[in-house]
Order: sequence, then structure tokens, then C-alpha cells
Amino acid sequence: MPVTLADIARELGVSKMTVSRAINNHPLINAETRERVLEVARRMNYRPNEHARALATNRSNLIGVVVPDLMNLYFAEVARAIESVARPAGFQLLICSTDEDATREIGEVEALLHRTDGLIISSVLAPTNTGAYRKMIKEGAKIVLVDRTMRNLRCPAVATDNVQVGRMATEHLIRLGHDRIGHLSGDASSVSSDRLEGYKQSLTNHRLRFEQRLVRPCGLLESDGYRAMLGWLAQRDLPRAIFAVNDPAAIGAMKALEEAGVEIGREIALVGAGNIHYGDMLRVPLTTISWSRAETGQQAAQLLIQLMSGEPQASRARRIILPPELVVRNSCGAKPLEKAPVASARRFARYSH
Amino acid sequence: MPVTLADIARELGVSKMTVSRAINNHPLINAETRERVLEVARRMNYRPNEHARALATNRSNLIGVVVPDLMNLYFAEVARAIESVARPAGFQLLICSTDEDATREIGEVEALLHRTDGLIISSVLAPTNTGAYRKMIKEGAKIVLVDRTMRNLRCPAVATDNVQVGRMATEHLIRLGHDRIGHLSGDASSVSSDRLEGYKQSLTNHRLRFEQRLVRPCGLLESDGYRAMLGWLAQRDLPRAIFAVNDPAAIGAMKALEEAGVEIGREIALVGAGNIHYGDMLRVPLTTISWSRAETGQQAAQLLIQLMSGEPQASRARRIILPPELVVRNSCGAKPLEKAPVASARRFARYSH
DNA sequence: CTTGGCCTTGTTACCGATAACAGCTACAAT
DNA sequence: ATTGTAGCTGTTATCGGTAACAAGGCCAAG
Repeated sequence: MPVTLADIARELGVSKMTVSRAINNHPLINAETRERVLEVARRMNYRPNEHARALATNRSNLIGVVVPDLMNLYFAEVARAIESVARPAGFQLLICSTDEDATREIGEVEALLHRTDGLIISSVLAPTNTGAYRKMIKEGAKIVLVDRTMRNLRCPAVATDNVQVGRMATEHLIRLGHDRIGHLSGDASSVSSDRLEGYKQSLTNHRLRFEQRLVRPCGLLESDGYRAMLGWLAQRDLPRAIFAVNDPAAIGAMKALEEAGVEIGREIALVGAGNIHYGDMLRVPLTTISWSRAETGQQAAQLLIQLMSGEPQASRARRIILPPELVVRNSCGAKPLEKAPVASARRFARYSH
Repeated sequence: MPVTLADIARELGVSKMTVSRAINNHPLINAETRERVLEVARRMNYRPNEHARALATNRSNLIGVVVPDLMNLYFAEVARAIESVARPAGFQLLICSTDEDATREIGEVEALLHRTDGLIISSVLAPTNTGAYRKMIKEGAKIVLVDRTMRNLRCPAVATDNVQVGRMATEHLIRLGHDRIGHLSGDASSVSSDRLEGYKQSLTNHRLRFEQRLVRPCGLLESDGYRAMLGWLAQRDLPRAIFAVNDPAAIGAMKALEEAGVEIGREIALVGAGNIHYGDMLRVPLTTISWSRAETGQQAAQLLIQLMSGEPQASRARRIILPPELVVRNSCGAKPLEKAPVASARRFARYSH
């Protein structure tokens, strides 16, 4: 039903090849012929069949993006940043969410590998569980890891220093005078274990005892944070300061605390990580650790594009580490460093009614 | 480099066709042969080439999803709901964000049409600007519109009653005693104009005068709401009640109001629409109009799957309208109807420290 | 013994593009 | 006039699958 190269060729009395060359701006074609072909192609409303093209060229101009959770705005921002680089380079994005499910991740990745030119993955797998990816990469798959990286995998990656993230969050709470600090820990992924490691290091550095029961297994979803905090609330040994593995978990915890009538920032200090959108607009603005989501996505896209174009330098496992920084708001109970509404702005608030 | 059907066929001394039949569970194949083929396929780590398959069958098992803004969690939720139906039916999702840009939308849709079996679109185009889609549909494109529909387009659609949304929001403000109600209006899309229409109807029904200057052109993004409200604040004729076309715009407006030191819910009443995630967690919980995002996505996916399977009934323009409901929180200044934290929950808040 | 039909497998052609190479034309150089 | 050479254009094969039809083996019925 749709128009093909052959249709145009027949219409013009030339060969398919000539039409193909015109469409693709091949140098070996007469400028005038090209114009004629393009004119007819436009008139007949020709669209190249991407599947045929992909089969013949072995390129799809698609980049696959696999993220753990699209309801986590952190990843929405990263995806948008990836797109801002990929689109000008001629790639479309195929975005997939695994909902923090490792089995699903492997399935999605396998499926995507064969319809895309390369993948940007934020993996849910444990950082030691590199078998599947190691194999794919050896077989020529172009993969860049983002945010959640894996040790010992020769593969470009973009992430922040998550041990440092854990340290910054914990140390901030220590500086505020807390000596009994809890941690809502994530899953088996590298982010989670690195942040836990940073938490431990800080305690040690400040001669505080590490207590296993102050680390509550949680997960990385908002619902995980909510559930974990409900459980903790029921146990009556809640610490007065908590570092949550990421912002969604922190927000889930907030919800549970609110429902229990605990005043966040006064009765309990809470710090997250990721600086997700809306974190500053919450009932209690969330103190968090931040690194650039835009930078994360853009760098990942650039690494992948280099990798796909076969630059030998890039194929070596290049790692980009983005520096984290503390963003103090209210949930930790400290005076926020961000400037409060200035008095002079008040003058706008005049009503004509 | 990768293993093909031919490789397996050679290995086993059978024809490609036999291998193909085994892989696809074709009925016309000996069970024992199939097992042998599958065994070898597994051993050789065979993956079908999706491009070749798509070229031969003219099916890709991909569904394209085009949304205006992935940073709007409304669409993230709808996308997830679509996936919850599409995945079990054997489809993968290809998600695209147009960032509320009409030109980009047409480009994306054109590109997607040819690599997917069908599209679910939340269109940014004006509801009268149906030319492009009309043409695609006539040429056999399988399209379902979601959230933002278009009049006079024979195409299945899922949406809420947006005139009703506008009425509910406005009437709620009227019932609260406001007689000078502003509107942050969206763009040229159907959602925007319908909600504006509902706003007007409510005013008329309550014998309130419609004033053009109380309608501020805004847009549908959070940044639009912020900018529009900044402008309005500078003009000193701010009404004390505002209905924002959607939640992101409302939240952007909130931001501007906060910066200006205006106390939302007391000095100004604000109502949004869409009931996006985090709306209840905001500094001032957002009163909004809600309809099911899950239902929206699931219904859209089902309609598309019917449409693609060629059921004659479905190809007729079937429209599903989801009922909106008012969700009262604090931003409108009314006493919220949602239950406040119960006193008994307070008992959890005991610290062991 | 022949015939017919079932069950399974193989053959051939094709999906719609592109790569690699062959071939043609016109014009300049010899 | 012949040859060489750009500069285009056409031919053929191929990418990796699948559909449609052909064909072989085997068994039962006539």
C-alpha cells in the first residue's frame, strides 16, 4: 500500500538505485536528477521503509534508553537530556522503564539490542552481576551505563560519586548534632551499596558506632520508602535523623511520617539524594544531594555516539564522574542556605479586587 | 556476525523454513524436530533479527507513544498504564516527548508511524488542525488519541470531559464565595479550549461577568505557569481565585506566588487539573480535578490493540470519556474533604533515643 | 497395486531498501 | 579517429526473515 522506491522509479522511468541515491543525498548523482526524484517523491508522499533500510544497512538510527522508573523525575530529566544530544545527531529515542525489576531489565535490554544501534542503561542489577552485559558487549553491543554503573565492566559510564553522596548526606546530619543516624537503604545496585558505604564511612570518621538495626532495607521507589517507614514507625526505635537512599524513598518516608503525625525537620531530620523536581516544592522542602541531571544525560549520549561511531578511544571504558553537592532545605531541620523570599518581592502582592 | 536462521539450518542440515517454523511455534512442524531446532538455537544464542522479521511480516510489535511532556507525571502515569496492557499483549513501547511543540509532534509521528504498528498520541495540535492525522488515518495508520483529542477526526480516543473539568474547578471557586475568578489558559489544544469553555459556562451560569483580562494566556508547562503568574503579579490586578489549566501550570504559578510572598490558600485560591503525583505533597496541597490516569492509559492501549487487530467495530471512532471529580485540598482555601492525619496515628511517633 | 490424503519438509519468491560493481555517455586529450 | 576518464545510472546480489506453494514419505482405503 505505501509508496516504495520502486513506485517512484517506475513513475520516472529510472532505476530504484537512482531514486535511492537521490533520497540519501548520495554524491554520485546528478543534481537535476535528484531534484526531479525528490519532487516526485514529495508528490507521491514517499516515506522510506525503516525496516528495510535497517536490514540493508544494519543501522536503525535508534538509541534505546532503559531506566528503572519513569515516575522518578530524575530519570525523566536524564532522558530529556539524552534526547537533547541524540536528536541533533539524527537518533530517535526508544525509552523503556523496568520498574526496578531485574528480570524485566534483561528482557528489555535483549529485545532492544536488536532494534537499536546502542543502549543507555541505568541498571537495576547488582554491580557484580555483570555476566549478561559482559557477554553482550563482547558480541559487539554498544552500551553506556548511566547513574547506576557496574564495577569491572569495560563499558563507558556516567555517574556521580555515590560513596561521596552517602558521606555528604550523613556528615550533614552529623554536623547538625545527630549521633544516631538511620539509613533507608536501597537495593543491590551500585548506587545503593555505594551510598550505604559512604554512610558507614562517615560514621566511622566521626567515631560513631555503626548499628545494623539503624539500616532499614527499603528499595528505590517511593512506595518502598513509604512501606519501610511505616514498618519503622511501628517499632518505636526511630532515630531522629535519617538518610534515605534517594529522593523518592525519602518522599515515601515523608508520607508515612506525616500520616503518623511526626513533624519532619523538627522531630526528625530527613535527607535524600538526587534532587528531583518538586523536591523544593514539597510540604517540607527536601534536603538532598544534587548532581546535574542534564550533564548526566548529555554526557551519556555523547559517549554512546562516540562508541557507536567506533572511535577506538571511546570503546575503552571511559568513566565520567559528576561531583555531588549538598542542597540544604528544611527536611533536615537546618536553616536552609537557599535564600528565603525577599521582602522586596512582597510589593507584588497587591490585589485590585 | 550474529547468528541467523541460515546458520542454524546449516548446523542441523535442515532448511531455513523448518527453523523458522520451530522458532515461531508453527503448527505444521514435528514436535521432535522443533525441540531439536530450539535446542540448537539456544545453544548458538540465536536472536531473530527484528528488522528482517518486520520487513517480511509488516509488523513490528511496537507501539509508539507520543506525549507532550515527560516531566509532567500525568503522562508518565498514562504511559505506565499503557505499558501494563501493551506488554502482556506482546508489544513494546516506543515513548517520545514532543515538549509541547507542534512541529516536533508531526515529525515524531511521521517517523514513528513507519517503525511501529500503531500510535497512541496526546496531541499538541489545535483540535481543528486535523489535516495531517486525517491523511495518515486514511492511508491506514492506526492511531488512538489520548487526553487531548480532536474534533471531527474519525479516530478512537480516550479523554475526560474537559468542559466539565473547567466547570467543576470554576464552580468550586464560586461556591467558596469568589466572584472574580481568573484563568491561566493553556494553548490551542482541545483540553485548553474545552476547559476555558467550562470556565466561561460556569461564570454565565452564576451570572458572573466574563472579563477577557481575567484570562491570561499561559501554556501547559510548569515554566509557562511560572512566567504567566510573574507577569500577572506585576500588573496589580490579580484576582483572589485562579483556575489553572492544568497542575503543572498551577504549580508554576504557585512558585511565582510564593516568591512574591503571596500566601496560597489564604490570600489567593488556586485550582489545577489532572491530579498529578506529588500534588498532595506540595507545600500547599493542590486542589485539583482528577480522573483516572490508569484508566486513561489502559483504555487507550485496548482501543489501539483492537484497532490494530482490525476489528471492524473498533475502527469506527469510538470515544471513551472518563468522569472527572473534584479533589479538594488546601490551595483553594476550602477545608479539605480528605481526612486529616488521625489522632490515633500519633501513637507511632515515639522515639527511643 | 493404485490412489488419495495427511504430515512434514523443502523451494522459490519476495518484503524494501542498499552495496558493489558494471556499463554507458560525453567530452577532452592524444 | 582513438583512447581515456569523469560522471552518472543501471544490474545484480544481499540483508534475514516469512508466505505460498511444491513435494516427498507413509499409511489406509478401494
